[in-house]
Amino acid sequence: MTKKFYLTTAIDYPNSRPHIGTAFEKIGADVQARYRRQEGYAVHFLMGNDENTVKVSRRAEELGRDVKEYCDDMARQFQEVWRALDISFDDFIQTSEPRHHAACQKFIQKVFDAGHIYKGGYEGWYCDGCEAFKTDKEVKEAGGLCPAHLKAPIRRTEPCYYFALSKFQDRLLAFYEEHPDFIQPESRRNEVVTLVKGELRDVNITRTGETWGIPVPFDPEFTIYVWFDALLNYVSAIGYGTDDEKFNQWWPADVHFIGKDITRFHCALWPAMLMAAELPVPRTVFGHGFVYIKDDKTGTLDKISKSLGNVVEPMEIVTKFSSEAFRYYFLRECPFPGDGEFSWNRFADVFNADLANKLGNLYSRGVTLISKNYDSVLSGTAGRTPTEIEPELVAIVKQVRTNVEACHYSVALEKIWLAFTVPMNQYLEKTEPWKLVKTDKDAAKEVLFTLVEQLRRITILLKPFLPRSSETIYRGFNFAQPWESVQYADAAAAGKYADDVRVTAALEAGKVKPLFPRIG
RNA sequence: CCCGGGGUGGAGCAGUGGUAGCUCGCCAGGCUCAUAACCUGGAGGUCGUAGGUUCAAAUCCUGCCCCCGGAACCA
Repeated sequence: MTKKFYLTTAIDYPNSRPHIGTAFEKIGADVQARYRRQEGYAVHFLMGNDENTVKVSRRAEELGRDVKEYCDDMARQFQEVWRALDISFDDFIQTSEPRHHAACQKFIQKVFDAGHIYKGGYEGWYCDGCEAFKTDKEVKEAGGLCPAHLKAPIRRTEPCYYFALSKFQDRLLAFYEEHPDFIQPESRRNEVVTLVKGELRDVNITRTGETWGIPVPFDPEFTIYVWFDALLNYVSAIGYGTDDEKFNQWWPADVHFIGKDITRFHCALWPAMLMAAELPVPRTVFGHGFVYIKDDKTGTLDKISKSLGNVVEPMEIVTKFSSEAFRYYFLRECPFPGDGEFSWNRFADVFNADLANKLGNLYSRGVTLISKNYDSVLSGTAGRTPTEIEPELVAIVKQVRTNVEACHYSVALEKIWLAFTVPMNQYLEKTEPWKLVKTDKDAAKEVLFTLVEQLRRITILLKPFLPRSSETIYRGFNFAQPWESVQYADAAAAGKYADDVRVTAALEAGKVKPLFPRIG
């Protein structure tokens, strides 16, 4: 039986376009999705937008647009960006969709019937200008004023419904104990456990006086508020309340990819909600790090922020360079579990060093040497095994695999370069096939055969990371195995050479077009 | 004040007990098949700090200093 793998990313607020930080999360999730598919899992990869928020309806109002129409347009724009980055999502949910509404209503009703929701009151700082409550922190930081309207908020109480989160304290702690891998990476674990051990307050899950949002079925004056709505996208998208068969096929999720800032909601509130509804809890939650922007001129490091004016849009990089360049930079330079930096200078350095100078150049060298000296065919290589230059091959592939599965992408990529790309360049330097071809053509052929074999391995390992370039390189030769079916195990085994190695890439004057043209 | 994370050569990062490692940058050589790419060698770190445990600590323990983040719409 095929193993299933259900993974999700956080849903985004569509009140502004995605930036490189949000893209970082999607790329990390995408590598996992592609890797699992490659390894034979039945994969379902969900992404989406979080639309039932006051900010979104306000933003649409500001623009004089219908809220739903605005959301649909933004959803289209988001997906356009994700597709440009080759994010291989299987489904994209908008929380304004009927399927999500239906699921939320069923879910909240079930939890209400089970006695985990009660009516109470919410007291806080209310700003008339915003027609919304402000957090204590917001008010405090603005010197006792509403940060948007710069006027004093008033103390106001309104009725609302609470989810009895505090009742789940013991069950949550027991759950963390039994499932030590639930919270990833390990370093986030303490934070959540400490938090849950401390004061766990019941959460307000409704609003009143809003027309945009999901009505509470047992009291339609109210709409479902924030997290109680947003988190449910993970179940509503796969048919909770609307398609039991599909739901049972995929739930529970194998991993939720989220930003480290919302770890607590996914690791405390979400499992408690599921327990309340008597549903299984996800296997893991992965809280990835953040990307900070480094200013090349001043050297200062800042959070990505509109007000600082340092937002870099993914499309800017994709258009100037390529989606592969974008993916590689963030996957190699920013450790997925931890924080990383982006700067244009660093981007150019990494691109040139790893992609242009090492990998791309190696491919060019191989193709040119074979096409010029052997008329693109290494005759007599059919059915043979090339010379091995990586004695630890099986162990290396295993390490790469382990790191990919643990989402330590930067480590995995470093290993691939150190174990294959760099040694291959050294091997060429030692054997000098461009000289050898004049004195011992068969020996030189053997070196190039080895080079092709190394490229085959690199592309297979790189397939989840750089889906396009790895395919281009692979298809540059006549490998017997279809690209669609290659797996990591194939990288650890000798290639199957049914026919003599042949260069099948398109050539111009015996050369391939550079895969990664140098920057600068 | 409290909680969590972190402080490793110029920059960015690995490294949880046993000769301090990777990438970029820098200096000097080599090579010329290749995208002026590639290869070799070198300079550069008392691993925030003060103690402690140990035959042995970046790695474990304690104090202190500094940076980042910290519950309601912020990836």
